[in-house]
Amino acid sequence: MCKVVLKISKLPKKKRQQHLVEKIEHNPFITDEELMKCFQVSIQTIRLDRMELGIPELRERMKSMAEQTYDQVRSLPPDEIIGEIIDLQLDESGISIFEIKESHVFSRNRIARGHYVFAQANSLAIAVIDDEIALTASAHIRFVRSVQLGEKCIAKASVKSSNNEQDKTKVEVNTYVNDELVFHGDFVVYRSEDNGNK
Amino acid sequence: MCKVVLKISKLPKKKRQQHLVEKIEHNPFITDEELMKCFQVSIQTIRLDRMELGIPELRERMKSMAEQTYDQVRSLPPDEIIGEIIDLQLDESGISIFEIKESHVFSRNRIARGHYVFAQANSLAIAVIDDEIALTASAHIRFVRSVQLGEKCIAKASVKSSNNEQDKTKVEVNTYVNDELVFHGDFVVYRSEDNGNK
DNA sequence: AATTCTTTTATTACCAGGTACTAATAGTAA
DNA sequence: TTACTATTAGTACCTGGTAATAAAAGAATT
Repeated sequence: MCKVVLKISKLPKKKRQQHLVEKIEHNPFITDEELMKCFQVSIQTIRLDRMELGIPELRERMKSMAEQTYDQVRSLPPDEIIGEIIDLQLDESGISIFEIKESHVFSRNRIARGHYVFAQANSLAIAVIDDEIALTASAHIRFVRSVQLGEKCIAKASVKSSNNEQDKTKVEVNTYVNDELVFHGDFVVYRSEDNGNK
Repeated sequence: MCKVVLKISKLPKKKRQQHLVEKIEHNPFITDEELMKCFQVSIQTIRLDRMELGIPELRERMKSMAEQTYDQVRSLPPDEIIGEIIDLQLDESGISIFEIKESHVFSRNRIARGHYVFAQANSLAIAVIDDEIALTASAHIRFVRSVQLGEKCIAKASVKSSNNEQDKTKVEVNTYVNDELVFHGDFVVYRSEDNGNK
């Protein structure tokens, strides 16, 4: 938890406060009691330090982090599909929308990082396959033009008949911003009944 | 906060518990006391309900939400490169490491979502280009085998001589888990001095 | 009507992780 | 010695609970 530091002489106030900031930054879930043991000072000293540094108590720290998550969850399901699927005909076609936010762009030029555009298309290609589990096998993709901050990407997927091979399906995804093509991808997706671990 | 419901007769237990779940889902920051006022029952009833439904107390709810945020921040800097670059020879080669965490996999089978593996490769392909700004133009990718939760992906990029065209560079990326190839990608990357907005 | 069972409420003791305030003590500089 | 800063100690109080026990209210069954 807290590195055992041989502490012949206690740190001076300023140093301690510096380290305190770092410690809490590094592990926001630390209690005053744990901090007190780290620095070998009384709990009051820790609290005085927090006061001076304007660091809120553990519960307040957790609360504000939780609020962050909550806001994020509301706006962008972090774990699931990238982009919001607004239409889905299984094994036929699908449409998803994904708006490029601050966190998706290079800060220097506000152009979307390629992998977000890819992720939207990839998620959609997987979602459109009507199978217990589907995995991307390969893809051929082209970034037709760069996507800017604030633009809404509309990805349209259509499943191409899985001709010869039974377990592989071709899915074509085109992504548009205002009817202008920005991304094209040809995906080959595995569909496997047996949970397909290779 | 809590809709004022005319409450001639109190809800039966089952209904109340149903509504309780919804209420907490809709606003995880609600206290038992607020809930008690919503349902016009005693605070003990609310707590019995929470127990039966397996809903943890407010502070625990906040804590686990906060942990989510924190884990996300740690594992996936939303803004930056995906994967940690550990070696980089500009315009020549690069290596990055990326460990597959809970948030990167399908929950059903713990297989990594393709776009994370792609994102690592894509980030590396961009990073290896020694230019003010580089963008992925197109890519041909193959997911050789699925990557499991916990596995460490080592992506190796090598820049292929940008032969004919000045502004496009080919970058080959191979990703390995324990020396086993899991992903291959041929990227074509734009390098543009003039900040290349098309 | 009496009995049993479920549901609800009340009460009390206790907990973590604090805030807020007062006071005492230690160490150091003028 | 005095003055000042830094630290420690102690107490009361807070929120939002858990845990456990008991009593009361309501409904269903015999």
